[in-house]
Amino acid sequence: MTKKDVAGATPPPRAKRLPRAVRERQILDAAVRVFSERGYHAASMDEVSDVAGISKPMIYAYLGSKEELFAACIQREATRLMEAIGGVVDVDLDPEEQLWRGVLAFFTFVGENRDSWQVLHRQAGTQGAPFAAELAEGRRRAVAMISALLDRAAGREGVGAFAEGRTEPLAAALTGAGEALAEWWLEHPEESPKAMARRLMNLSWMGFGNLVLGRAWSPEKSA
Amino acid sequence: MTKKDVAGATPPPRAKRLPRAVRERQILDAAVRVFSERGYHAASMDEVSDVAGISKPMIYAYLGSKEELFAACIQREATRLMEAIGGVVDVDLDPEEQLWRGVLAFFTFVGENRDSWQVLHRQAGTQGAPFAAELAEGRRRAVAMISALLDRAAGREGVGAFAEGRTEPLAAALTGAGEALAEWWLEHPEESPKAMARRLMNLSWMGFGNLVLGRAWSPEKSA
Amino acid sequence: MTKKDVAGATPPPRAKRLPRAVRERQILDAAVRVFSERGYHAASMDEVSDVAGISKPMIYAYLGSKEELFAACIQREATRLMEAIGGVVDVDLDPEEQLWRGVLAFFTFVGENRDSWQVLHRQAGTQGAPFAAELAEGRRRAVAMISALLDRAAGREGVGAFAEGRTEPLAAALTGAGEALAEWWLEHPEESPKAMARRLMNLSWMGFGNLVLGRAWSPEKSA
Amino acid sequence: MTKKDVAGATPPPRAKRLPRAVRERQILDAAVRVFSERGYHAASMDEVSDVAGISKPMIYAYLGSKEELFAACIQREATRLMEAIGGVVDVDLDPEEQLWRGVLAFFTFVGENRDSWQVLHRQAGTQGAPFAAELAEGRRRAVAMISALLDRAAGREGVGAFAEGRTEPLAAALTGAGEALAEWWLEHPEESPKAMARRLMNLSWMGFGNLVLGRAWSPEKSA
DNA sequence: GATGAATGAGTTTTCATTCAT
DNA sequence: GATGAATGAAAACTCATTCAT
Repeated sequence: MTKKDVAGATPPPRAKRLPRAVRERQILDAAVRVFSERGYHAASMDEVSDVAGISKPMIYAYLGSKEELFAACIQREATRLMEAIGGVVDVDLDPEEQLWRGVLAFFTFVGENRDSWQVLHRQAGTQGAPFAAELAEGRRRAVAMISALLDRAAGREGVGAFAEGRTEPLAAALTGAGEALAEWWLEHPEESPKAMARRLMNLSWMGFGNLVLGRAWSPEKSA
Repeated sequence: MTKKDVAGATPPPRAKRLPRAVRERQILDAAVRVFSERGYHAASMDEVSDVAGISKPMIYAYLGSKEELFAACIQREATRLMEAIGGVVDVDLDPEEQLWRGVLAFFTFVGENRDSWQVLHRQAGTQGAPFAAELAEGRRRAVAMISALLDRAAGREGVGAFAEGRTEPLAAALTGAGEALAEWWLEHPEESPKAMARRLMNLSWMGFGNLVLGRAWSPEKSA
Repeated sequence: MTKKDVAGATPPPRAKRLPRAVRERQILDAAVRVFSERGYHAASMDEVSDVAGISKPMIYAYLGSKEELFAACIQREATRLMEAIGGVVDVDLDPEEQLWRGVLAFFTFVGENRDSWQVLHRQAGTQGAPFAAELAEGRRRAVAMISALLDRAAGREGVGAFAEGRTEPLAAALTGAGEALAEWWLEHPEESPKAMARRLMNLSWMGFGNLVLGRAWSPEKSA
Repeated sequence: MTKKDVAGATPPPRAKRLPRAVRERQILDAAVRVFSERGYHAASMDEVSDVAGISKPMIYAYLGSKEELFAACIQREATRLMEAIGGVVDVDLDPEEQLWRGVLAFFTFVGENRDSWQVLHRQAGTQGAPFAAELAEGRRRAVAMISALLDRAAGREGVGAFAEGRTEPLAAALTGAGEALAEWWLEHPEESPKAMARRLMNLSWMGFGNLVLGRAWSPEKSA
């Protein structure tokens, strides 16, 4: 396992006496970078401290232990992601349109925040019990959003509850498909967020049943 | 981070002087358990050795370094999974039926081999370069299988390539959805493999577009 | 192999929070002691840490790996030895006188720095490639010094190059003889540095050919 | 530290049921190779066993512990060297001629038995107390031989004891010079044993005092 | 006689965490 | 408030040595 530097943005030039909030943000930024690059266990507090340009004792004073620091990262990034998606969804819109917007917002966010996404997707889920709380909370919010959307959609069509009364596992499955596509995207960076979003709509809205008949999904139909 | 034992099956009662093949299997069994429980980094060779009831030097002698041991786990479990699915798929069948059988075999395997699944799903993908080879190979086989299936299905309908010519990201998305459902399943163990498989078919074959109109997927239609 | 402590000088009374430079010196002192006593391989970082009265993490932080630590020892001690000899040699002097001074300085240093000498002589040459650089550099400087001296001597006598044009292997042989005498000295500590130096002059300046005829070397003649 | 194989002579093709004496020789041959290549500590019994083509339990049964095995190597090789030198020295000859023959025999042996020499010179002296016995014994024999030679020479000249009554440290110095030259030879393999021997005679018989005056030693004068 | 199987004990090295300044 | 100095604890890996077959 190579150990090339987590380089990039030069460490903020150790300005002294910054207000606590600023320091905390610097630390979290660095931590997300490092956790994303190395993974939770392989990341060292030393490297976080280096990248942040802030000494370790400060990190411990402000954000607590490594575990707490990681939890804070998850929480912040999950919130950012949820806000990005929540911002484009409008309850008054057509469910299909809403889903499209949400999915597009998701891929846009992932495209612009690789590190955040890596931490949320690859690290948070992998590190066992300690972070279950933060992760579960984030996932719960996401699933609830989609779930509600599906329920409203079904209601609007007069169909009532579908999917054996549980939209929630389907919502989970949708996020899983989204994560897998995002993963695939990493190795095919030439694709646009829109193309990726369309792929997910094809699977999730049309289903293979339609696809194999030549019926694909496109934003134009919905818009 | 708590450190409760990876207990359970009593360690094989230290039978002495067993042939190498047997020991290797015992070691791999233990390693899958421990990696699954703790994750790659947090797992210690000491614990693997304890759980296996075999001293560390033997582990190193037979399976090599921690990295190699992990790779061996991935390879073995991936092969088992692929065989479980490959065993029920029959190329002469209807694609829809094939997908259903494959998906059902998947959830059946996951239900019966939680640890294998955890290692493959949660750990293998997360640990960076060293295991890319093993993982990529496994994933490639899986995706190829689904991809081929979709291609054949489209061909049979006379539609030719669909999904912008790439079935592969869709296959990836399908596995992602499967993984997420398997994950959800862990917290809802009362569900049957069949119910889980039906959920995945609903999403992937029908799509939300149908579901919100009250049209769901069921094995009967297909069988 | 017995494992009696490398005791002796009481470990510096764990003064807390010393500046880095001081700690580094303490560590090197201890390392020279231990490497000298045990040999490179048999020496353990634990023992170095014990003798230095400094925890292992500090050693690694300041001096790097065992290999780097050993290299640092060689370098420091080689430099000290070279300085001890270089300090008494004066290019304007008679070559014979210069050699005498250098040889005397050598035995004086060895007498006062047994450990340094052990590390340089017994360990550095034995441990293969990794330390070739440090050692070769030291040896090169030593041999160059003697070699130059012989060349000047020959030049002064109008003889031009002698010894088949290569003084360098002879210089090496001289150091070898010096090392062997130093070794012998360890078991005959009652001898003075001066007596040892005279022995080496007898061999190297007079040669056995003279010695067997009763012609010996003495500092008076030269001075 | 690289770990390329100690290759070369193919391991004797595991013939079964060989007489003990043969096995012991095979083991010692392998051990000398490995100790020479790796050094005492870095050498592993596993590698000795591999190179010898004999299982470890046999090695322990025949030659005892690693320490004892090493001691046996030293003893055997030291004896071989002493016999090589002793074989050409003839007490009735001129001392100068004797020395020349002995020195030539020494370099001839070293040239033909690099491994033996490495073990004796580089390893034996370096590994601390345990092997002092074997080594000291060997050295004692060598020094005694030279010492006696010098004494006889002095006696023949009617000079009586010289060198402050101790020829023994001078003999030690001579061997040291020889070792250093042998070492230098490793990096200049184009030189012949004879050339090396002449170098040592120049230093030890003539001394620098003569050399700088243009008087060198040559076998012809002596023969 | 000969060996594959087995391990206790130790080695180097790293890391999260905390004082003392 | 901020940090260089310091460490206890653990992890990966190796080795000399010995049984049981």
